[in-house]
Amino acid sequence: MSELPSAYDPNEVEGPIFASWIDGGHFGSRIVPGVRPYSVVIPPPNVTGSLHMGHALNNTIQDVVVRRQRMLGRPTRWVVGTDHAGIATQNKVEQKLAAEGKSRHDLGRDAFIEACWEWRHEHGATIIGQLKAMGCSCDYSDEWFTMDPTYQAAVRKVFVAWFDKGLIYRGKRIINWCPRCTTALSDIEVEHEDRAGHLWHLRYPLEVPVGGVDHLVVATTRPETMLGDTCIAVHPDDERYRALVGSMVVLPLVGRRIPVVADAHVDPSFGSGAVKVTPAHDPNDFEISERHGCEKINIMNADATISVEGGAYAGLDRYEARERVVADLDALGLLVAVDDHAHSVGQCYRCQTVVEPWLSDQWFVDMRPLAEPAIEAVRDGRVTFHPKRWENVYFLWMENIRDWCISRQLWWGHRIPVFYCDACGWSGASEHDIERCPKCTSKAIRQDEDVLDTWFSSQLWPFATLGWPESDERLDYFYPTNMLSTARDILFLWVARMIMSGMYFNDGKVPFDDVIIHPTVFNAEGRRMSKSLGTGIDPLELMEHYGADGMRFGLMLQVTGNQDIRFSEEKLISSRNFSNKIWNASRFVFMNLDGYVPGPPEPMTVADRWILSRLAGLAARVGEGLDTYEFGEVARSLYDFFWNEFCDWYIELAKGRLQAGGEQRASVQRILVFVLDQALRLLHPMMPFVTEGIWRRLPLLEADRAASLMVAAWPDTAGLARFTDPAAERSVARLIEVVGGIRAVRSRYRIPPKQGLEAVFRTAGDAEQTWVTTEFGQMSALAGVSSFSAGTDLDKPPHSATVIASGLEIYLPLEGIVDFAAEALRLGKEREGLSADAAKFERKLSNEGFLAKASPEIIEKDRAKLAEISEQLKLVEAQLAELA
RNA sequence: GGGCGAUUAGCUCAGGGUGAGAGCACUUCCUUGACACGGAAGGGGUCAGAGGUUCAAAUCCUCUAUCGCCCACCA
Repeated sequence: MSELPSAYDPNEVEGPIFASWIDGGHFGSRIVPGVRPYSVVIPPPNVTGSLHMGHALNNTIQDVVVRRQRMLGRPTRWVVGTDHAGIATQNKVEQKLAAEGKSRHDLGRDAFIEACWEWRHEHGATIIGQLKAMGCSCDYSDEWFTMDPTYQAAVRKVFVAWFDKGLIYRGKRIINWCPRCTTALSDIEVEHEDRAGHLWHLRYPLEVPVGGVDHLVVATTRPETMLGDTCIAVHPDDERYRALVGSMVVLPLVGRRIPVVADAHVDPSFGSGAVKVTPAHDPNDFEISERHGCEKINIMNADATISVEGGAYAGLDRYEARERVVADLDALGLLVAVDDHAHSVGQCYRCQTVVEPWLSDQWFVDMRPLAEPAIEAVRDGRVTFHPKRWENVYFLWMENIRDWCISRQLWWGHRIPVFYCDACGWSGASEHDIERCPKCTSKAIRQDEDVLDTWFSSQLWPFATLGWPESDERLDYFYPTNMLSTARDILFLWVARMIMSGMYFNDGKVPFDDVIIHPTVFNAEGRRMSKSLGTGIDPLELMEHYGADGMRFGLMLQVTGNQDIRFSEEKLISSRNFSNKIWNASRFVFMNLDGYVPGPPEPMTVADRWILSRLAGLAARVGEGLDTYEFGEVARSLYDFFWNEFCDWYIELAKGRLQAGGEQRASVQRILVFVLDQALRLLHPMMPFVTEGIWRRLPLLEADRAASLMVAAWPDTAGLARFTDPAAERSVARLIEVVGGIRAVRSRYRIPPKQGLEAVFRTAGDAEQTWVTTEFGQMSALAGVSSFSAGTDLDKPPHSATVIASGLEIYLPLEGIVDFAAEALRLGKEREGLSADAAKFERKLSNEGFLAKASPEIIEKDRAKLAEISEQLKLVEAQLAELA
């Protein structure tokens, strides 16, 4: 029946099984009218990316949920695809060009975009192939890319809709500028990090002294920005400066006359209480300048060199300029002091370059009107986060949401669909390209140069991948999706925005019901996994060593409500071993199926009733755990049941009955096949390959068969509940304890496995006596007991070991098995040695001189040693007593 | 400044009011016809600290310490 090798080899098994799934068409999504579907969209990985541990975890979670729903009989749709990843992809392609000594400007916009598409075609399939290696059951026949033509249409539709509603506007504002990527970033694309820096105190002379005061001192962390100062602000209630408000300061190095203004934003207790205001390079200063009508002078170029507005410093890099400005002020005697000062520095989330707050013309989305219904949807439970505590994080951000800067000064991406007529000055947004001005019919029409933030298109993923804005039956059937699983770092960047846009464009229907925020995978040292730091672990390598199932299950074991995972490869080792255990337990069943006739399970023994009852409990726990996304608990339940109950006890018990033949054999075969079948179904979502590889060979009743385990029926929890049998569970728990106690005696006396033992049970009454003779009889072989007797009046035979288990007293006569003379002699000598040692330490520890003068560590060490010796002594004495 | 998470065996972590658990590591024994990626038996923990609630606290509450993460217009 079976020529299965004795070790499970994932590399041998996985490929053909995956191919068979594809060939069987089991991944495809079908619309089955009247049947409730289950749909999930994958968080689209960057097209430049390759699989990392975060993907491995996230996609295992999704696959577990999707496979289980598929087995429940629901039409499933797991959307797969990649994100065009504007900045990341543009950077990659620019790097490639740089290696050839070229820049994107050498190519020009069209050729550069062409090069990006080439990159996408060359590398875009990498990560999809890796998902396949993991066994992910996505619908690969319907792969999406966030720059597909239909997707582009969706993006334009959204832009124009919001533009027409006035929700998208253009404005000159302070934004975060990455001088290396030379683009604007949104607030949440900036990573803040505290850095050691300085606070420079600068003296600014007054044009005309006021009441004997001829200068002000201001403090700054970025002295080079003083070139763009256009006023000085003090708090209106600050007595020290009240008289100076309205007077003029002459800006050093520049010579500009700038006013002193009073503004409540200023904290009088910080620094000198007077603030230099640089409206074009600081958001707060911008606000102050707006309130007081001060000039806004941009002193920086796009590459963070000083602009012509910086006069003598023009052309210098921002850090060179800082040094020069400080040195020049110092030379003029205007540098009052320099303090050490740690402050937060913003960095580009794509290239880690320090960003500049920079005044420029950008496109924004007015988020407040969009946020309100999205807050309400979470508040009233239409969208539920798991774990729930993330909802507070969501609320906090959403309730304080700020306008979203969506324009990027890049070439790769969705070009902003706004057109300008140079002839008549008309401008407007359009879903389709415009050749002629709709107002003056001039052909002097040009499109906005900027592209949209990648996340602007990503936010449409749940419905754009269903064919929106075209009316599409898929949209009606599969939207809203059921679950979204993702890492916490894109909660704002992506999840919140999907809820907002999903509701806006789908009649208020939320894009998904449940949001799983899974733990972040850190390395063993607790540090972020990063390819560039060399602290990453490659999932593909893990799969080579442990199999896809080993990696998947190992990850699932580590998913708890915790927010971090310190990745533990040991869990993968146990999971790989678990695959092997499943494989071999199945081999055992196959090897014992000669003459098997399929049939429903009919329990004959307490062990049968026990394993079926345990199976019923397992199915209930697994179902419930998957419903509440408690993957770690589900994995542990599966592991414990299969290994510690089914393999360690049921299979061991089955061996004798398989040997016995006849009705016993037929019965146990059916239970074995039934339990294995059901267990494989429960295990399949987490370990799809090994379970599928075995399941197909199981000789099942016609009604239980399916083309593949992945489309076989999920165990019927309610139906299995009929096997629930607390009495059998209690009985077997007691048997396990009794057998364990007897085994412990065997182990203690080194009784060889083949040496049978006699067991004498002293029982408290008839019920117990019956239990021993009927139930223990079935298990006696597991304890190596060859004969046993039970009675209320049986005495302890001489030279017996005693086992006390579950209220039973069991004597094991060891006469003729253990050489008592020799054993007693050995133990006697051991006792003498131990006693002498103990006495020595006791003397030492009662010597007051020693206690007073020896170091505490030594005393502690000796005490511990004494305790250890006393313990050993007790054990030896107990053994001597047993032998007496 | 605000919020969240963590602190349990040598290591990595579950658990979450009434018997302190797993995997790995360690010790001893076992190549027995499923599996040495295995089996059996063991050793090992004041559950971060201090208070409180309770018949009962590792578990609930308060505070403290340490570590980590997120948010915030920290000139």
